[in-house]
Amino acid sequence: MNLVDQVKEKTAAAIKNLYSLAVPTNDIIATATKPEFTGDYTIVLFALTKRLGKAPEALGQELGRELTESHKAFFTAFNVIKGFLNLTIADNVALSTLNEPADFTEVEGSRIPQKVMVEYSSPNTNKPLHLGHLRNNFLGWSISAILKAEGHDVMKTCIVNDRGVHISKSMLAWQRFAGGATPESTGMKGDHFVGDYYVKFNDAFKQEVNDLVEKGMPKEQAEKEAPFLLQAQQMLVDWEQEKPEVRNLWKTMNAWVYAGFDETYKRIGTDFDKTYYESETYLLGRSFVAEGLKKGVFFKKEDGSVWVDLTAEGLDEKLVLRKDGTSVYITQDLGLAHQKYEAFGYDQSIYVIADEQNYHMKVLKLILKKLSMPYADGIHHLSYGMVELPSGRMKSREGTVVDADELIEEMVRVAAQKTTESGKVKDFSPTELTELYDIIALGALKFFLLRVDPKKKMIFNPEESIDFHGFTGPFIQYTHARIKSILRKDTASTPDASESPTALFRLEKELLLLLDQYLSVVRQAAQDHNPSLIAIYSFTVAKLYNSFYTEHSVINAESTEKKQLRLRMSAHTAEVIKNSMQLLGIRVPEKM
RNA sequence: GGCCUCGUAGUUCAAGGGAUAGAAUAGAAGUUUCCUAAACUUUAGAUACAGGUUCGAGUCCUGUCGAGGCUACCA
Repeated sequence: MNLVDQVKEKTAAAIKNLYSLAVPTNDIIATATKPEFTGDYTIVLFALTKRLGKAPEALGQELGRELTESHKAFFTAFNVIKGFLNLTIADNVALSTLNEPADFTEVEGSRIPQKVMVEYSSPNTNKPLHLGHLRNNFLGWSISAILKAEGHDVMKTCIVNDRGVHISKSMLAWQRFAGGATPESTGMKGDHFVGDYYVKFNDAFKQEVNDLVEKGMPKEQAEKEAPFLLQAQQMLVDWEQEKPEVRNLWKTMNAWVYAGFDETYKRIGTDFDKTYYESETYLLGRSFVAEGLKKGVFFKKEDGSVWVDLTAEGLDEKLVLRKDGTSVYITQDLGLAHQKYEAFGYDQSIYVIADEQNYHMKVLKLILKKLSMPYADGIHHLSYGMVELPSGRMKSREGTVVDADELIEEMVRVAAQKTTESGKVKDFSPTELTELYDIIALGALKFFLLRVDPKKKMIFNPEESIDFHGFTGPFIQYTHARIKSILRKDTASTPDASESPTALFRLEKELLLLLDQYLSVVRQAAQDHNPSLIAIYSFTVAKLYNSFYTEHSVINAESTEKKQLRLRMSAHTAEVIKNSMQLLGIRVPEKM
């Protein structure tokens, strides 16, 4: 058990001894003491004063005395300032936390393991992945890693949007403009190749609309009746009727896209245990409509369309089946949720989807609840904010979308340039260099996108993201590499945690107490599905280490004991950095 | 119009109702005989506005102003 929890528990026990009142451990507010006050942990007393009918000052004194007397080996001192009781932890207690390296796979007291399904990425097969997908992928992958570290049984899934009129558009444009060209013949990456034809469709479509408008047709009508669009709609009908030539083209072009996606996923380190295809699931959910009608949750209008009334929940009426009997988005999702449950029997199903779909996800969960589905409560929407550029929101129509592959290439280029400038990699082989640049570039990108609270929208500044100073991935990677270098050079005196030094430095203890809180931070991150906590925390650890190192190396020379201490600190910090970066999907190099 | 987010240093982000609102970056001034200077130290700078709730509010409630999203028989 980590120190904060021990402090809380001891405080609860002390209150029981003194006042015969049982206070739940969770109701005790204990935080790290602010640096400007003496002590390590602080109990906030105001919350307790009402229950106990005592003044804060008196309560603090009594509680402090009781704690220091009954746990002499644990607490060495206390002081009360206003309504705050500051407690000092014994040095050797703090030191003992150093002897237990942070191992996230063995989190003591973690909750009961659950089966958790995480759905993320959700690409369309008519366009390559962009910056928004990157935030989605990193979040989905990272929370999966955190949940796994917590001991849960996690299944990573992806739903590919592989059908619909937008797919037909790129197919049609390929037929008209490609002249038989393929990714192989042009040497292009498949997803970019197909994406280009989607753009070509829109260009041609716009041209047609313009022509029609010039001939005197109103713009609105022209946008509905442009021949190219009508052809695309017809192609979707043909696809649904499974016409062989359409299906074959569809298969071929999707295969090109998948090859491209696979390359990108591999590059960014994202993977899935199971992939669902919308072409295989879009007919699901119709059985829900029948069941909903039977249960009286849905109702049918005169035209034959089926609806669910959510006005009592403060929402609108929502369509679940069109009058022509075909299903809509929400119906498909109902079916998919059910299919996932039948396949995996999840306790929780997490959907990593942008916050523009908050309403949709709310409706989905609500309908499943109304239908009394046992898995409805386990559905959780990890809603993340959109990634915007300094110039505003990315818009594909205006060509301001940041392409994922291009961005990664640019990051690699800058990483290479900065690393070369530093002149520290002269003994690296070309293969090692390529790998190093990849590690740095992706580390920078992942850290930049994960360090922000997921639910908030964020601004992606290309220049700032490739800055290797400050609150960035490369800073942490560099710290790790430096530590490793220090440890390599000092193999003679292997760090030995059992040899306690007689004196602890202020900064060392600070770092130790910080490390102690690590497991609870990870636990909280898992609970909140929030990797940003880990990013922030690992930066703090690296920063404190650097500061510690700079200060104490100066006074180090005369004492082998201090050297021993420093080495142990280094080894432990490196371990913590490595572990936390793993949870974010960021690799740390031994040298850089 | 209705519903939902969000407004914190010049900028990008923090702060489970708790102490004097933290970092990073940009600005100013410093630090290499011991450590990989991609580092470290010092310094200046912010809760949109107006009320309310209480021992205590950036955080909760109400209103105003501002930004974004949703409100498709598209997915």
